[in-house]
Amino acid sequence: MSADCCEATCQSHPARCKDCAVRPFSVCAALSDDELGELQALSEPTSFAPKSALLLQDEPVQNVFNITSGCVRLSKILSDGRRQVIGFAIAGDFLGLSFQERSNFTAEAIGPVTACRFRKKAFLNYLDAKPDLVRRLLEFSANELRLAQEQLVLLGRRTAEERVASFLTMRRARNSRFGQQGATLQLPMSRLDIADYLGLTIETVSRTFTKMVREKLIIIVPDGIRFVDLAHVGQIAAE
Amino acid sequence: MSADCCEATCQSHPARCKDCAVRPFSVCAALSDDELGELQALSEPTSFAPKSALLLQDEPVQNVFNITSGCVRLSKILSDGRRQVIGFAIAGDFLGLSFQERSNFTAEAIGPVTACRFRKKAFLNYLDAKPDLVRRLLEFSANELRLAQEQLVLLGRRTAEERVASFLTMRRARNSRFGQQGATLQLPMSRLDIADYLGLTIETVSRTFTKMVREKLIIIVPDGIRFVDLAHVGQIAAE
DNA sequence: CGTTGGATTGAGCCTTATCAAGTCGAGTGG
DNA sequence: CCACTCGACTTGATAAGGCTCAATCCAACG
Repeated sequence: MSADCCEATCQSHPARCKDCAVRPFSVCAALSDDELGELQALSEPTSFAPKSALLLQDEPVQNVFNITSGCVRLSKILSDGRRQVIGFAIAGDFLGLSFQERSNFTAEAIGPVTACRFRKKAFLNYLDAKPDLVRRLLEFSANELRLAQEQLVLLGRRTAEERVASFLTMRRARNSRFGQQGATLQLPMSRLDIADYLGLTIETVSRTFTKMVREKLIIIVPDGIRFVDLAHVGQIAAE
Repeated sequence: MSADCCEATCQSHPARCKDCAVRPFSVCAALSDDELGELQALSEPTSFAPKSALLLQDEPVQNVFNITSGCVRLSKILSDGRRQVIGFAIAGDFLGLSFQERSNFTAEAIGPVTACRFRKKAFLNYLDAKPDLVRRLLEFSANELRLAQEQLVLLGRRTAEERVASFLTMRRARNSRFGQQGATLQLPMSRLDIADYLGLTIETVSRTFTKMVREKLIIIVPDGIRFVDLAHVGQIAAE
């Protein structure tokens, strides 16, 4: 009836989710093929245009999503307009799992995004019958918490240069899920998004990139960067 | 055989956990009385002296804990000594649930602390048989994630005064679990702990407290503060 | 009564923010 | 094909919020 949940992430093997490169990282990995079928019956493949919203801060959460392609920006806004980007969700990530009536953040597509949409209520009901899936979600949530705690250290205690270096190496590590391990790192988000993610201004991010170029650590390319001295960037990030 | 898990938090009603003020906030709330008995068989009531460690960053996690009294400081340290406090755990909070081999942070008792200790392995096994408990842990974890995301905004985008005001009101809200709603707020942690939690220095925290006293927002009392103009403090925190 | 550790206060500085101008590339229309 | 606009990014000059370093206060305690 509807398109695949995990399978949709895997353009090259649409027929078999368990062969899909994304499935092991998705919450669906806990499910048997039969269960996957059940879950797919609950899901609706959905596309989002660039800049469209999947979730809006303080608005009721109707749906939960499993991202299948593209990059989603998660952000929180203060009443006076200051913005903090709290994360970027990519294929395999799960959105909307807060058990809160209203969303704590806004989720917006950066470029084109595809996702499996579930009615929140139906999904929660399904969870009651699928302890393995709950367990998997718990592990996913615990991992998200761990990442958020890393980000607390970054925002609370690191310098601008460390933040940028850390951002670049983390993005690289995250992409390694999909075998993208080359020296080129795609950065679909804008400088402003990066600044708001790192608790800096756009000017400081720009200056720091420029500095890293001058020091021959990276090269700036269209929509991304190339690592020239990955080890050194990693060293700055690690500190 | 062992003392109670949730009941231990409730000095006044040691016999019945379901009458206990803490249980509804603890992961144990999902369990029947029978199950609670089973869980207690897995647990060991443990006391920690001030400044002793429950978990050490980068060390293997042998135990998980359900805090029953006292205040535990969770912190991460960079190689050069910079420290970020990522949270304070109090009665009802659950520690060590990261599914990682090694702990991502250090957990230290601030004053005397009591907790239910579980062997991690035994606890994880028990989880497999208790989906309701897993579900409860998922909700707990999702809530922790939400709090961490709030903290990201605080660290990334708020001023020193907003951070301190926010800290005070959040502490107050957290204590409200236990009916502590008066104008006096106990602060068991040191100024240095507060500074490392808020991404500031001890001097800035001290100066900000002093400023708030001058402006008649709070009064500093031994081991805590008293709110004089709670509404105004809340307003600064909300912004 | 001296010591000790936590907290406060002060002076000066530094990193990053702010404000402002300029560059670059893509898209648009005459 | 070129002038124009627009948005994203970069660069420069200056300002400020919070940090660093240092002195002092204060209460607890031997």
